Amino acid sequence: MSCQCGHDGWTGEKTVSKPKNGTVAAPVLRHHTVTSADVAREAGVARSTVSRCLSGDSRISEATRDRVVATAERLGYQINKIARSMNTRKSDLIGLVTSGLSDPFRVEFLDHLIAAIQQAGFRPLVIDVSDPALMETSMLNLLQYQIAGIVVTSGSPPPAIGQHFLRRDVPVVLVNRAGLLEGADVINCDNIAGGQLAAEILLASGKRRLGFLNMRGGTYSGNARGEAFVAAIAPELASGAVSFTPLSCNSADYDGGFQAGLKFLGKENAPDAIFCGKDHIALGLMDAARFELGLKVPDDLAIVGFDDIVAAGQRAYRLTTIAQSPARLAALTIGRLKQRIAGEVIRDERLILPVELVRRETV
Amino acid sequence: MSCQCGHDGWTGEKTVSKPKNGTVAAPVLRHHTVTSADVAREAGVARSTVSRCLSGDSRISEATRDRVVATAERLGYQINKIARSMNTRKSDLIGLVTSGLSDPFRVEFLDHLIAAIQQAGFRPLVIDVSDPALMETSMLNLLQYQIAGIVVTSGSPPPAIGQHFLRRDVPVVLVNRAGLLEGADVINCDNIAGGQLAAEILLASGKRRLGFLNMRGGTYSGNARGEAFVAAIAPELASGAVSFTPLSCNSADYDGGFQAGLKFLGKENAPDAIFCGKDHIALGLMDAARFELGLKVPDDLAIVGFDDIVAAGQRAYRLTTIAQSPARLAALTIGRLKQRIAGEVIRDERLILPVELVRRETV
DNA sequence: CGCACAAGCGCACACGTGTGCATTGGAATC
DNA sequence: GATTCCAATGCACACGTGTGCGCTTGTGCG
Repeated sequence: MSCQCGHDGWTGEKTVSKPKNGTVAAPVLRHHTVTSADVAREAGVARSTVSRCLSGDSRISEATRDRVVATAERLGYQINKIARSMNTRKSDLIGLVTSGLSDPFRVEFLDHLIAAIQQAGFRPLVIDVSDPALMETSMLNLLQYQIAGIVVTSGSPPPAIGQHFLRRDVPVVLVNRAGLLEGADVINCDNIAGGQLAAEILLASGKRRLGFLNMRGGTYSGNARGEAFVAAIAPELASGAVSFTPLSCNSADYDGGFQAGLKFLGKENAPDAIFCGKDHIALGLMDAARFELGLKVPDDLAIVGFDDIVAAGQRAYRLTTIAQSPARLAALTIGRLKQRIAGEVIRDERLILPVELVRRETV
Repeated sequence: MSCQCGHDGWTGEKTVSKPKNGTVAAPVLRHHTVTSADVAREAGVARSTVSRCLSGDSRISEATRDRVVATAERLGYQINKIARSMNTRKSDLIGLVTSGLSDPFRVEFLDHLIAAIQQAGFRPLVIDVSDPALMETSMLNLLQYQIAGIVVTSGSPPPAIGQHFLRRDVPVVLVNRAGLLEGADVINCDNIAGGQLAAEILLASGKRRLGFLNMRGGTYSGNARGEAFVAAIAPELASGAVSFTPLSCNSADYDGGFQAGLKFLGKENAPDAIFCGKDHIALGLMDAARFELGLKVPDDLAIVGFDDIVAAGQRAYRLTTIAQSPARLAALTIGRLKQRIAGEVIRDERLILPVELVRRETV
């Protein structure tokens, strides 16, 4: 429609193309993408030979291969991966299910993941599921692209959805999610150990009024961390050596932590040691405490975060936190996908990555 | 190879499928994706009718459409967009050229852009060009996916590359880049006005030793901001009322700014008012000044940033800065792409988005 | 010189969809 | 009741690539 001259003119030219002798016909430039047929004609071979040359088939002589490759280069040939996928019924796209880029740790993880995906010869196709109601639809829609695999970094996919991916041999990896999805690999950092480490360092600091701050309603990871924390302080709690208060904020970000600080701190018997479900919350809490309420950190209030995002190490915060490694998370994710895409049959696994206490200046 | 039972079994079943009478044959589940042919057979119509139903062709009766849609739903049919693209020679993918996710402003912009792309019915296909040498190859590789458009948010594409996209009617938008690409739309924030605003507020603050800090070698945006800054202070500079020092750091991020602070500040005659090419640098500079050198901000050192990233507004920084709107940038980008993809012929344009001074506490 | 064998190459089909055009069925008009 | 017309639907081709199978060409040996 937008191209009056394109295809018709060209096929016409093709079927009528008698003038094989004489000067080589000037390449028809008009709107037409160079296909393997063009390369074949130009190099004087069959189209199938072009395909085999470019895919490194061993049955092709080196001379022919060189000639074809050179011709392809000269014509600016770009293989049509859509057509290839049509044939092979698989693309080299990997679906990335996320929800926005406002969570700093997730961004760091995606940064590594995108690099790793590309490094492995695939391409990331991002879908945003900020609206949880659209999760199922969005994930299924990814199947429309014949994706090679899918990584879920946000949201809780409906468990039954896994079958659709299993049936099509599309591997699924859930990262830092609950492992409810049938047939999916699940990779988590060690939330349990993280909660314990946080408990240990806060108990050792001598604080007595402990708290755990996380988003209202919680998330899988956050809840796991909080439960481990509570379990770890259970003896001291039972003996009355310390008290514990669960705290919640309205959003899992800086502002959520900041508002929670204004709300819960500065009162009589307010907690003097708070473990936050994630660093971003901790930073907001810390700023509210220091700048709005005049509390000294860590003297009046000790804070432990989780994730070790870049900002946590900045001089303005120096947050003590539990570090998980986005690089290792990404490497493991893509490694797992590659195995399954290559056809290896491995059983679903629940992988746990170690975490590490990073001592800075907030405890 | 990984599917012994799949295709062969199914086509066999198809060619032999006599049993049209009697009970409806149980759907063959094995490894086989549901195609429009399956829906057609199940609904008792032709495949072309299925296609027309799902694409909203008006020539289809409502009764037929409802039946087909219901059947498709029941079978879990997902259209194969690869096959559709094969036919239409266009996909609904939009290439996003970026380099990592470590630049906070770019992340904010991408966040809005990805949402806008999805909202407009497209899908973002991300490529990372952290290695500038691979820029041309990577951009051309995007053509293999028959993308509908491309947005460049990082790097400097070789000018000649534009022709490849033009020839295939693939619109290109450059965001906050030099406008060197033939046939591309270019969208920039108003770097000139930004530089001027920074100059005005710093001059008005009474500081006398001005500086501009940016990454060594500079970037298109950074240089434009710096030049506008210098031009705006030219009169005072000429009259000797103020001095000016260009400063550079090794990386365009927090650490670059931090290291630059250690290097340039705290000395005799060090600048007492610095305009930074971007907020992220400014935050590092600010922390070095406050926490390492004991300078008071803004008393000993005034700082103006650029971008107004989220962190700049946090209580620990309260950075005075020049704000550009990632949301408007994204909206404009996708709007421009949509027009061109829809076939509208509009002339290349160089769009400038307004910036705004955000007064906080560092001047 | 004739034959066997192997390597290199081309033919033709398949992948799943959109769409121009022919065909069918029914309704309306004379 | 016959004819015309329109709406609804089916047929068949095209999109660009991968690949099994058969054909051609060249080489070595008897």
